[in-house]
Amino acid sequence: MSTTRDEIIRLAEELVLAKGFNWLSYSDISQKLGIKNAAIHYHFPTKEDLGLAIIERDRTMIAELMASWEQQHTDAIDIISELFGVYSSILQGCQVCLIGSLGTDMLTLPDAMQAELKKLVNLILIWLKKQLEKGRANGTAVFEGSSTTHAMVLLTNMVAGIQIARLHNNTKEFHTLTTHALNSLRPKDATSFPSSSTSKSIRTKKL
Amino acid sequence: MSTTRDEIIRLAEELVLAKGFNWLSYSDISQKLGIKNAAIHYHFPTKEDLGLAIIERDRTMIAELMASWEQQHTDAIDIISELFGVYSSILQGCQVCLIGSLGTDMLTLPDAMQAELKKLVNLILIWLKKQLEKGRANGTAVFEGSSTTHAMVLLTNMVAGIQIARLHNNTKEFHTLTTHALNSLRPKDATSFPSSSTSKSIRTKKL
DNA sequence: GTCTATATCCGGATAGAC
DNA sequence: GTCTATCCGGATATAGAC
Repeated sequence: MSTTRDEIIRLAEELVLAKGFNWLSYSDISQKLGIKNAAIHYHFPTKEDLGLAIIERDRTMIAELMASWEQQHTDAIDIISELFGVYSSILQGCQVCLIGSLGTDMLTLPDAMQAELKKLVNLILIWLKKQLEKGRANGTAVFEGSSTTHAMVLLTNMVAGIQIARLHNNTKEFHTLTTHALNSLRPKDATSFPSSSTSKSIRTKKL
Repeated sequence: MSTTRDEIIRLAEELVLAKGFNWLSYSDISQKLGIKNAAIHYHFPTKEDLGLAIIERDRTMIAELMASWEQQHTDAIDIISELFGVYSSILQGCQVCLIGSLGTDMLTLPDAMQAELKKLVNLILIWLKKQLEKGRANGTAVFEGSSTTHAMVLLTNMVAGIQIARLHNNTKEFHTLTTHALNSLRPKDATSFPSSSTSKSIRTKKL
């Protein structure tokens, strides 16, 4: 019901991805929403409550997206490319991802937030691992080593890639990195490199 | 001369790597150093001055290390492994690297600090690129694509790998990741995988 | 559910004595 | 070069009226 609550979470997340959780202030939110500080405290008594809501919302949204991608694609590279697209759109908003943002501030976060963050990381890692294994099974992905390790490789490419590309104010740098990561996964057939779904168009959907 | 100044920078960096620049306070430093708040302001009038000193010190130290590594090794994998070792020791102190720490808070930093941070990133990227190209030339490293892109791959592995491994409180996870990255670079001779310098011992030197 | 008002605390920073 | 004392702003959070 109360769309105010949702608006608060949405805006708060935006600010966290841009400037970090410890920089986020109740005043930032209330001013942009045209409400007062105390109104936020009604919905989220403490900042920890707000932080938890942000992570949980993020996890719910990404889980839904992942499920839909699995229905739309069979090629592992196409599926993983969708996740890269989400990161790409975050970068275009001059933000970094929630994992990176909260990850560096981790030791300053309440225990409950740390636990939620771990859940988010594991959701993505396990999903990536699953896609890699499916791809290896159906011949749409080729990689050395364990799927667990390669999932970490892909995740670190995204998490830090977005941080460094934002620093350089260079979205192309991120695109080159992710394209390389996907090409490395691509089976080397006779129909060589510039294959079907190499450079996907940039997504506009926000994570 | 004044060792106080150096102590301040050292401790401040320690706190930044652990908890982020915006969390760092003059009180944190002064208490642990047994001095007063105003004493720090004498050496570093503003927090920006202190932040700049931290980044510059980091850049100087890493540049010195890089130069010495190049003298000690000819094998590209051995050289890059040294850098991984530095990151490994940071992780063991339950910290993340300066690039990741300041990278996520970038938009909250003064312009001068952003510029210094970019210099640090480029120092490492260019150095990695150089080692990769030397390795490709002398046959000690094999990789697909451009050296620029692969340097980014290695850097993102380090920067985000340390963040995620700290979150999981699992240094082995980082070690697995970096070992995989080095193995991917290794030329596939007849003398197959478990070759000479695969898993280097963990370094104790702090970055 | 949102407001006004206020409490409390802590941040960075400065002035001037020593 | 370090101290004491102080200023000012902004942060989270609470109480109670509407």
